[in-house]
Amino acid sequence: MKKTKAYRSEAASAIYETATGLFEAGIIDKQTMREFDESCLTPIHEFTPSQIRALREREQVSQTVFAHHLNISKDSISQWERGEKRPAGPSLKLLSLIERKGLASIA
Amino acid sequence: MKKTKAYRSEAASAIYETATGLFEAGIIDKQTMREFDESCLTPIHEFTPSQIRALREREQVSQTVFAHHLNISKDSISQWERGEKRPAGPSLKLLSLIERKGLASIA
DNA sequence: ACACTTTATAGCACTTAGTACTACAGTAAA
DNA sequence: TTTACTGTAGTACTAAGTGCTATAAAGTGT
Repeated sequence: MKKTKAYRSEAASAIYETATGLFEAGIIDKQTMREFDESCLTPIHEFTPSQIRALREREQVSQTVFAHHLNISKDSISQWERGEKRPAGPSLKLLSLIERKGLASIA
Repeated sequence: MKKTKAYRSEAASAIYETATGLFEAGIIDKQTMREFDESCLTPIHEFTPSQIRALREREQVSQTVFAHHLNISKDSISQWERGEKRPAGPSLKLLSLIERKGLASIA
């Protein structure tokens, strides 16, 4: 935890540096520090088939183009939207990013 | 392709809007337009085990924290770095994003 | 010295996501 | 009419990703 990382907002950055300081001063432990790190990540949740479709339609793209953005096959997108299969780990991360920041953010 | 999307640079945005105009005017076809869209995506390539480890170490995080960022298990990161398994579709997309824009960009 | 935590490797067995392919159908446009 | 884009639906396969346990090195604190 030596390097100061880049944060989106000034506030988040300031809070993080304060926490880092508290850690270095021994006031909070490594465990708490890691939990703090994790709390900074975009929250990830499951997506229903309709939510996935709504997300894609919000971005105005076809299943094929959406698939290209996720680096996945078009068949998979179709399967997600029909509830035949459900997106897993890394796919959920990408969907969450798109939901919060838009398709362009992972372009 | 009705909505104007957000682009990182002014230049890219301008070029894109010009292309959109050409498409709407019927000068370039939908196929060309989609290929243009795809050319805007971050290039994705395979990663060797050492490249993955180097990438993680560049970001100064443990396998566990790295795993949290990718929404994947720590075991998988270890397997990638030892060449026991290789990251697939969506995982490669995330690794490419980290490589080009840093860990914070997918936080 | 001691215990404790973090870090990472290594093996195992298992589940299922993701792929690739085909065929089919509705819509729109040339 | 024909061509292209879109999405559904079926099949079958591969291997990614999970979860578990055990092990060990290195650092931390007491």
